[in-house]
Amino acid sequence: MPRRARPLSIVEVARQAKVSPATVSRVLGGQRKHIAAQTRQRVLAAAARLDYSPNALARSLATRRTPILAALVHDISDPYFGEIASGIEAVAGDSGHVVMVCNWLLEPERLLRSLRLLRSLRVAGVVFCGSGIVPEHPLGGETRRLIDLLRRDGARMVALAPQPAPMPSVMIDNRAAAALAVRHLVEHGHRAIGHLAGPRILLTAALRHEGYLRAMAESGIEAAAPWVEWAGFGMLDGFEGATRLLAAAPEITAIFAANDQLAVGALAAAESAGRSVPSDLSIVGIGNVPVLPFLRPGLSTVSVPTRTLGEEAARHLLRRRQRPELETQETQTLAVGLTARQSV
Amino acid sequence: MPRRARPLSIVEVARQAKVSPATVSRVLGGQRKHIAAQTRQRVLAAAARLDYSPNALARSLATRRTPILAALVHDISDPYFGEIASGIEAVAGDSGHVVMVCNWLLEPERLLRSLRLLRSLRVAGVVFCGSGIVPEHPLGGETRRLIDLLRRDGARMVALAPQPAPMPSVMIDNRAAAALAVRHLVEHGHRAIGHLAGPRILLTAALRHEGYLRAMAESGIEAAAPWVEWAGFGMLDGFEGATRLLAAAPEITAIFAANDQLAVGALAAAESAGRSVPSDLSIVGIGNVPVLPFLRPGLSTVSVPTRTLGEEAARHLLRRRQRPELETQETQTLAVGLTARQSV
DNA sequence: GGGAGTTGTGAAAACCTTTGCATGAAACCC
DNA sequence: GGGTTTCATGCAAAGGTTTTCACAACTCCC
Repeated sequence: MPRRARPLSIVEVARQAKVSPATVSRVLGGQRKHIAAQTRQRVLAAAARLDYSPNALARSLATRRTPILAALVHDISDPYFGEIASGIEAVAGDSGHVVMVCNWLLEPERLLRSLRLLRSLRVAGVVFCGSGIVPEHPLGGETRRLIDLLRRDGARMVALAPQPAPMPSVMIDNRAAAALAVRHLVEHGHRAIGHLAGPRILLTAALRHEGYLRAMAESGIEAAAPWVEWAGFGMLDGFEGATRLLAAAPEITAIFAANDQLAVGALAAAESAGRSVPSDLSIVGIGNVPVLPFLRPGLSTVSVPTRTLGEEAARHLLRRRQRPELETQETQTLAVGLTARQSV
Repeated sequence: MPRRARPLSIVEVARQAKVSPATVSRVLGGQRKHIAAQTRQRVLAAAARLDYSPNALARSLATRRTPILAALVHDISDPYFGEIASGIEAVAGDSGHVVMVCNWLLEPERLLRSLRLLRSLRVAGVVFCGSGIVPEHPLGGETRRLIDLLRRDGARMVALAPQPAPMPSVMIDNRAAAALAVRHLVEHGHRAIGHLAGPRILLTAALRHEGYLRAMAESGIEAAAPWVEWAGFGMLDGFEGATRLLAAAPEITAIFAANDQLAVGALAAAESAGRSVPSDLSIVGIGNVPVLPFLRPGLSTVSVPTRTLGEEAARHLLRRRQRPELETQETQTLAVGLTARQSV
């Protein structure tokens, strides 16, 4: 079994600087310890001369803290998660942390695999970016168990979407977001409003569906069964789902899509079905991913502060890292707003 | 300084299974060693009972190999990189590796910071997903130096786009891709073809610009200076750049955008400028990001096998991990093709 | 039935840092 | 000028694995 080349260690630097390894560690560790200015110089010079790079693994082993944060996402190629990851990365990077992205593609086995790996790596914290699976899923129990183990081992965690296990969160109110979208459509005179729902396996999808039902009821509209079409969360899912929906319930005059990808797909489907947006059909999504304003017509949506979500999550993790006594079950709810464009 | 909770170690498992830690390591390490079936059972049972999770840090320290791959990207919220990252993740995950995503946002300082961190983490390999900065940049030298150090320390690396330092690569031919786009426009009767170029700091942008110039020359067209507009790589850059381009050179009948984001922005800009696509203006980009077919009109583009690029990169890294004698400067070139939709 | 392999296990050394304790020197106080 | 802080540094013990070496117990072969 081949070994990697061997970078030099702290003792080499110590030898060159004519001090003990402990001293080198103190200088490089940056802690304001009592170090003679001249010694510090010698150490710094030796380290620079040798291009020494401290071994983060050994350091983590000794200190029991890693500079690693993890972001669990449904699909990193989805710009919604891209924005979130970007936000996390930005604040994590500024404080010397690195972020690991784990894609689980809505396959719970992959999620479990990632969780096990993260545990074994003793990551400092993990951000659950997308919502977890519904508790009824056969693997729901194992997921919960792993999350608990992770916590027991000292990993901080924060959720940006509903999870099957309790944990601190920075979140939007999914039901309210859905209701906001529906009310916007109602205000524009729509009654027959279809819902292109997300994957059944996800909690978010269920909540948004609930929000839709509730808002419809509150507006005194009885949502017919064929008005709801369950799909995935991708653009193609949106295209196909909307096509089915428009065929099954041609009477609908508006579609509330559970996320923006679905809405983008629906927009294309509407055109293909010969219904022009917004005159023949209105569409509204959730998320406000960057592409929406560049579409024609521009897609209206419930805007989610994705970037802020990511930044806050990272800040949350780092804050508690320094002061674990903050270990409360705090829940931060971020406001959403309706961004109206031409599609409604 | 607070410490994280203490997960149990291998010696606890050893005690419970009444064997030595070495034996536990042998059982869990999975290497086909001579282990009595009954001993293996005892160890496995104890590990399961205690929910033992081996410490990957300690393991990496001892073996001098980490299960970590890194992906350096311009911007993870750009779906082009999202796809690549997704491909890397898929094959890395299947072989027990985890991938770290580092966003450098075209700020070389961030790139350097990430490289230093990766070195210190002794990552097994790094994928340079986006192109590097042009060598003339003031930080170009330091970048090269860090890449060399990384290699000296045993990290494998592979580039998916041109880099200032030599390394194995899995790449498309950027000049050829650009030429393909231009020729496609020429074949459709265009002569006055504008170029919406990428960020000046990037090698890819320079190569694609070169490809544009060469293809124009080969088609016997003299590209006027105002036909080229330098921008960033985002959709908004595309919108603004195309707006400027159309104002400065209203005679152009087609735009070759250096990437799809620019093309998407250009599409919106064309509409805003009252030029309908494709009748008044043709547009073609590079990349084939997932959203293109859902736009109206669908955007034509030079399709890049992003997903495959990511997968191949990861495979490349893992292959060389097992057999370092393959340490050749191999260069793999992937074919691109033109995907015609309605925009040209 | 004695040597040669094979198999199963443990002790101990490495991997590279950090950090608590100890020590010695210098500075300070009355 | 002796006692008390403060400063600067070294020693050695973690931290949790893997792996080499050694050893003992079998099996096998003629």
